[in-house]
Amino acid sequence: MTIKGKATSLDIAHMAGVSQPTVSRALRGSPMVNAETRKRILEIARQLNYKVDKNASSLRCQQSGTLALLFFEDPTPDDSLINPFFHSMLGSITRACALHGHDLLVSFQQLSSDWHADFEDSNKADGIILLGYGDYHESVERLERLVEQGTHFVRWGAALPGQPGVSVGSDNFQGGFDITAHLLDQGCRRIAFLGHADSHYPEFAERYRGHAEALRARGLTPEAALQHDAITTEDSGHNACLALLDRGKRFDAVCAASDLIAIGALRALRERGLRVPDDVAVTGFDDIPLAGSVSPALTTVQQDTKQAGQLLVEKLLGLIAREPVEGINIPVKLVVRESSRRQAL
Amino acid sequence: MTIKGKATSLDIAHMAGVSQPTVSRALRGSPMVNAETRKRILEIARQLNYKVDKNASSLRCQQSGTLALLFFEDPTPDDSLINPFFHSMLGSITRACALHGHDLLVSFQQLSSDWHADFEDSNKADGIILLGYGDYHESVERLERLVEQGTHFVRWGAALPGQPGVSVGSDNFQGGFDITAHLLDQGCRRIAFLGHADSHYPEFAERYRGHAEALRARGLTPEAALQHDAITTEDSGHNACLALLDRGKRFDAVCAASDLIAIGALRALRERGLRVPDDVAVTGFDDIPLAGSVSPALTTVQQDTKQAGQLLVEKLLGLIAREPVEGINIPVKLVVRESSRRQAL
DNA sequence: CTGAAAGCGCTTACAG
DNA sequence: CTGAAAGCGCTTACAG
Repeated sequence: MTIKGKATSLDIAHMAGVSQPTVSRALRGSPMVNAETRKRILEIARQLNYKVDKNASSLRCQQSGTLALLFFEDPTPDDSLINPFFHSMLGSITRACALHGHDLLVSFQQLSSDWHADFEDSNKADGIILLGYGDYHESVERLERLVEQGTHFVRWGAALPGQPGVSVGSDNFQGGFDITAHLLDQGCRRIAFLGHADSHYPEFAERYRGHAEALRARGLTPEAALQHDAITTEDSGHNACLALLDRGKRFDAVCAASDLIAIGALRALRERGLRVPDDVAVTGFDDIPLAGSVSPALTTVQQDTKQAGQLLVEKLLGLIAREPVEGINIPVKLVVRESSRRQAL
Repeated sequence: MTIKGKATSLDIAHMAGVSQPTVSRALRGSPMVNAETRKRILEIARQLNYKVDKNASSLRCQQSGTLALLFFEDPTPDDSLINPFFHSMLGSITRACALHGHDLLVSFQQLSSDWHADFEDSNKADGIILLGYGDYHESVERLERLVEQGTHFVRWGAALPGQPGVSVGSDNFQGGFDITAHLLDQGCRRIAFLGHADSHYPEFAERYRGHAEALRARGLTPEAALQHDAITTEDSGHNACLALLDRGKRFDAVCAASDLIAIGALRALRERGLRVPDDVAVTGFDDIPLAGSVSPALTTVQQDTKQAGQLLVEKLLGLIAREPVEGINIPVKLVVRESSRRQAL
């Protein structure tokens, strides 16, 4: 019994001596199909290695069972070095999708270019997950457009009031607070902060806010001169740290807004002959795999990527199901390693 | 002018005062449409933010413009630590897909479970890319089944004669040869090889073959006692190195079949108080980002992931277009770092 | 250059 | 419990 091309439900219907809709019902487990008939149909389907045509069923049902992940990456347009933090997010998002019986389309986007957010408009995906750093001010307008169009999407980022759409993020404020408190506990008093601290980078800004709050809680005053902008790349961290050193301001710790920035700072400090943690303690944020392997191993704030991926997918599915959905900030965890361990003064 | 739900080509046809097929033609840039008419249609489509329904067009055309990436991962079933090497592959595959106007479905699979290779059967994808290590003998049968079913697929791995399907891989033999020759140049004479060297792991086996060939080219004889099985994880490398040390065989270099194995070996050697590279030189294979950051930085063989991703996608598209397609082994590059640099004896 | 017609393979009311 | 009918939104011969 050979059939040219792939088998369709009609082929199965003929072979089973029933109508095509009955095949469809049996395959989707409808209760209103005779048990005998169902068994016969399933057996034939198995033999023919039949799979429901997703294009046809998606067209008919007007939903695809697919989510799209849009990965924004500006610093590294061409080569394949993505922020390692996002890799673990990707892993957990994929797994969460599988768990919920959805497929995942993955697409890398330049922040600058027009977003190919037409995955949903073209019915290729039921909703979109946005992932990636970049200047928030440059994307907020496009986010608002997505909301206007009624596109279903969630984004990874700081979940703050007044933002368009639903955001899932880490509790960046708490992370910034905890790691700064830790540095203070180690006896550090003049702590430099590497990373943007303004509304262009809300996640970093929250980390800075936590940082400043921890200082104030100990009666210290955050100094603008001890902060230097940086984005999440090793080079940016390297440059920022050098710039701060050249500024002549003394500091006994670097609180970096991300692990990559911290790793760049480690390199800068080494180049200038400063010992870590003895001369300058260093901390990061993210807990990428590298953090534990660099020397000295990096104290950092661990983001719960596993829960993050799960929540992103679940919130998005909620949105698609037209349930009320709120953003959320996920708790973080301080991970202390050598880069910040020193004798209390 | 509001339309309930999303606009369709019929809506546009009404508004433009033409028939629906004409809209379809104009949108796909068919030459047999009046320039004026086309302009009007495109303008309306833009205003309505119209996007062709992919389900409908895929159903009609019987192809989806989508490829599926199946990621196999046995060692790390649950947590999100994927072999970093595959991350860069993912990056380059995604980019290559975008370049060719295709979307990419990504799916993680347990090696043990039944493959969800039904992406193609369900017409969700036109073809499949298989990526991931594991026992070749356990997967070959399933690969043969894919070939039988006429599924379009390419896999990353050793491209050797007699294998089912089309493989794209690195020139593992040359890599194993080059890095061993380098160790010999550094004065090493008793080189341990960590990694499976049999047909269960064809890529490793090829690396070993190159390794052995380089020894013979210098008049040395490969010794079975200096080889120890290991899979691509740090733990496995760590254990294999300890086992070899416990075996009492002396060696002055470790030629690891992958960077992760080498990093595990570095840890084992450190634990036993052996200095790298002075007591034992160590080399890896892959050139994952970590390789340059561990201490001492790891000498390794760089695989060209960028070209790899491109070739995987292009070969797969060739297969889909029913062109004749051959497997290929991509040239590799030796990257020398501290872990193997020593005074010639 | 354009329209009327058919059909891709499903799912889901609607009858019975 | 089952079948006949309609329709999801496209694309592509087929006429004109």
